Amino acid sequence: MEQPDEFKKVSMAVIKRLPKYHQCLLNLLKDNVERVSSQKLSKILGFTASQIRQDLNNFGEFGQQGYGYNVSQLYTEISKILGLNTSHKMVLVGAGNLGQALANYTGFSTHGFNIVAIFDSNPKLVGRKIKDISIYHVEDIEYIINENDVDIAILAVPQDKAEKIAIKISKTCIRGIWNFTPKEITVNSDIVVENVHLIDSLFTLSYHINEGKLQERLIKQKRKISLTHR
Amino acid sequence: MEQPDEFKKVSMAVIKRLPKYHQCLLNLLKDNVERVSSQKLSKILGFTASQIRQDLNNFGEFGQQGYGYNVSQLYTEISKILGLNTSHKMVLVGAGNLGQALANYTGFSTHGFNIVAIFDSNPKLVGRKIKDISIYHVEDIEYIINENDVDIAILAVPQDKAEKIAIKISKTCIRGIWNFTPKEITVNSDIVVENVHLIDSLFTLSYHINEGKLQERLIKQKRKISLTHR
DNA sequence: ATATTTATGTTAAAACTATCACAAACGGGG
DNA sequence: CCCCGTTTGTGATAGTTTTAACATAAATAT
Repeated sequence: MEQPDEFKKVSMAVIKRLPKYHQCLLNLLKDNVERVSSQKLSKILGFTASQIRQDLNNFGEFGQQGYGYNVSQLYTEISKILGLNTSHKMVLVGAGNLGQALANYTGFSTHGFNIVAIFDSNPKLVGRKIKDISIYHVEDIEYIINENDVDIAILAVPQDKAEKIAIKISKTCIRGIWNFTPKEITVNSDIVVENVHLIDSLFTLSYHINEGKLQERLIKQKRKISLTHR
Repeated sequence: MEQPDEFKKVSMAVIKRLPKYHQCLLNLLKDNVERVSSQKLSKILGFTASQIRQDLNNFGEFGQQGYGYNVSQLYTEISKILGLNTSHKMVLVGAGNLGQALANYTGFSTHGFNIVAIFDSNPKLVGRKIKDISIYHVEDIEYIINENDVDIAILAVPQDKAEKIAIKISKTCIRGIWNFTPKEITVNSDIVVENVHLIDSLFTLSYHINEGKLQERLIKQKRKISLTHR
């Protein structure tokens, strides 16, 4: 069960913070800041300085006592950790509303994530282009992914088609699926799935809005005498 | 520091799982399943049965020994907890690509979240409609929000405009902001902010894809002798 | 009726995360 | 060259979340 120290798994909590460090360091870099302490990062990010030091130490000793961290160096390191030093080829599956919005969004390509092909089952869309990227029919997806050595598939299809396409994709060289469908995707292979469940996010917001009213209800609830069913 | 038991705060981890319970129970309801045990839910959701029982117990005693949970009743309870028993009025700020995609998406309205107005600063868009919802100029936003008793503002504007609009909005009757801009939003009042940071999500995916290669790098890194700066 | 099975709510333990605290190391000024 | 202030990396500590275990109670079978 015990793993050698060097392979100690980095916790999910840490991983989720990495993009924040990346973003923050990029901003500092743009402002020509040369060095930064965990203290300063703490102020900007709202995490404790201690946590920042521990987070970074999961990946190496990037800092220096009495000096702090070199912004440029740390930025480079975190970029490497996140796999941002190499560019990534993506395909977009589903050219509906959401799909089109994602295709039109340029923010990803500035970080080296480029959509190289779009797929849809609607014959009216096939053959068209969005931002110079051709839309192909889904039946060609396996071939095109393998041929172009694509990394990531963005899933923006209707819910009921998600499973079928995920299975198709899992037989290609794809490494990760960025899933925008509400469906929970399970692929047997070692493909990574990252979910963007908008409804969950909206419901969480709704919960917090509702929280005040809830408190009153809770008290009553807890005092309630359990009733027999039927 | 100690709070009375009844007001014990529900942890974020639990809250994030509530939408999953909601979704799952809706599916069971559709399949006319009358009762369900934590065991069965565990199979479907992939959480442990123990966790499910503990999660639900944060809000009340909804189950019955030897019987389990009544699907319909539990669904209703969780809906109430999430604030889904009443409908919510939303405004969409920003009718760009992402904004249009969100406006066209019908999934929210089936859960009682309705967009009642759209705002943009582009005069070419103002006056048009998306799915029968009018696009107004942003300068009218405060008036329209208050007049219509709007709950939630969806922020889908360019990054640099996010802060300004957030401040505007915070002076209205709005209760929550659903933030799709990469910017971290801070409003002083008791408005709830829920972030959808797509780039973070993509980077997390990239991290996991990159994880294998990283392991090798890590070992070297840890053995590296620290060098002096400059 | 009664026994057996099912399955909850809850307490206790384990696992995981975040924070604290400090020795060790470096930079910079005299 | 040495001292002093700074700031890291890390081991100890505190806090949170998850999992396990079980007493208790209802449902079902006999």
